[in-house]
Amino acid sequence: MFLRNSNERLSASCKTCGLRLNCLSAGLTEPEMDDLISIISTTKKVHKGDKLFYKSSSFKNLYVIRTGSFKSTLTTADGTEQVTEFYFPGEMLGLGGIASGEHFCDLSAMEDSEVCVVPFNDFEKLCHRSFTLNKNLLRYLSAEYVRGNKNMFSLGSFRSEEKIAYFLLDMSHRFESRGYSRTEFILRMTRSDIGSFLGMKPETVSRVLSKFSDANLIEIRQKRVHLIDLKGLRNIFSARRSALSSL
Amino acid sequence: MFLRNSNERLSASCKTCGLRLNCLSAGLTEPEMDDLISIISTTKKVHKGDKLFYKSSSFKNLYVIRTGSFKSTLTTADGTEQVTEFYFPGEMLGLGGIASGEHFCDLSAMEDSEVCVVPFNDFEKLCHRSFTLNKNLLRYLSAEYVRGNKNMFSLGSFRSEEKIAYFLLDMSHRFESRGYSRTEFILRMTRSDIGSFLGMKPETVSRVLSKFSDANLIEIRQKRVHLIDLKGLRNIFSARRSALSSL
DNA sequence: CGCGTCGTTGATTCGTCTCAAGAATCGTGG
DNA sequence: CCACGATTCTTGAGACGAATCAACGACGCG
Repeated sequence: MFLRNSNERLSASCKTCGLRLNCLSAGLTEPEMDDLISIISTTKKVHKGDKLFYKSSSFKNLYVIRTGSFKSTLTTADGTEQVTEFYFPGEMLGLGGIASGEHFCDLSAMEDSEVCVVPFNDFEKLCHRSFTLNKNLLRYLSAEYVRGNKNMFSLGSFRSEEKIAYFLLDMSHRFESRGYSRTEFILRMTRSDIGSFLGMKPETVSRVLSKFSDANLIEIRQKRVHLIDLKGLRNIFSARRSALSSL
Repeated sequence: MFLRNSNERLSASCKTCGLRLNCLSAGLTEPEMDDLISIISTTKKVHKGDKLFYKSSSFKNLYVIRTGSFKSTLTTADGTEQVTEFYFPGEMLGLGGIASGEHFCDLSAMEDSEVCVVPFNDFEKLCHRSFTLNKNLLRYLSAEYVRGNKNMFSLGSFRSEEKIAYFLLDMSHRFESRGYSRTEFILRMTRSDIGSFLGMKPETVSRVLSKFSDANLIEIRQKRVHLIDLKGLRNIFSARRSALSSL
């Protein structure tokens, strides 16, 4: 429940970090890049299950994941949580806080993780000086907004088999775009988390995964997934789904 | 299916327009405000049922609704559409296009409507000059992102009565914040649209509304709604829901 | 005024949740 | 390193909620 603040210098590691911070740094001049690196001076380690920030806590920093993975959740009074998104290395956390100055969700680590801390005040000033950086931030936020809308489609229009197929293919896509295998990966989140994210119960998640396994679409041992038949998974979205081609 | 482009000058109307463009103009100096007005030189009328823009069409402008109302939809190959959001006067349209340079959804008018056209290139340059304007845009986009996440909660965690109660209270809130009655308003969208947005079938929407009417929570005649018992509607979210206090 | 879309209501089916028990795995401390 | 308890995962049987199919009524537009 407590965060360790390691003041390790990032040295020049940002330049070689290879993370999708690329999204933000794309097209920056050398001096702009140096400015950006100069404000990202600390990292934070977050242990599995601990939270990077809480709903209603004040928004001061954005974060970029260096290692590990996170989930964002909205929690009700009785402790029921709804997962609204999963996050992986290179992705930014905390963007929802810009709106009101406080975080609107909890952000928990699904494994021992480390993030780069980006003080938002400094970052915003930098954006004002760098047209490119500003553009990159806007684009990133807009892309997150679009991603949310596509999730809404899944939640509102898919039945459970479609949801799971969609989810697996989305994960596959995200791992691939990050340089990992698109057919073999580890689902860090629990069945409950997957279910919560997709709007179904963990038992149903389990049943659908078993069914896919029986149908030789996937192999699954606990959190370790092997997608055997990508085409078959895509077919789960019957022809009519094909418009959501982005997966 | 065709858009009329009226080159009416907006004159000084922006200043007195009273719309939630306030969100964007809040805190601007006089000269900044004048600059903003100067780039918003045209309006567009969109007839009921027509589209302001299409998925995959190129993103060139943002729009602000002057009058009327819109829905954004993602459409599948077979013509099934999922409504992802409803929009009312003062709200901005097209923000999802910033990410990729093309629109990711269709935007249809639910009644005869009129929007202000904001050329994004000009707007972006203006943002670069005005720290305040830039901040306002970022905040607005972030707020839209948060709104989307809350909708995901509704889609994923609520049962149909809760969804409808949530929806009615959200509409109430939005009308009120715009200076209209929070207890009596007209739902411009069809039952199908409501259902699509909430992830349920139109028949179910109708049934739930009838049930609420029988329970004296609301009065409803077609699209005309009268919320009689706001507290009762809130109670539909059983105690455990109370964390989503924002409604 | 008539036609088409939209809305309501009913009967039935189907999918997912619920409740429950057992198995597998993880984490922890001895 | 093993043993233990606590989670997590899987699987089953039954209940419940929402979808489906169908018919009719009410508006709204031309």
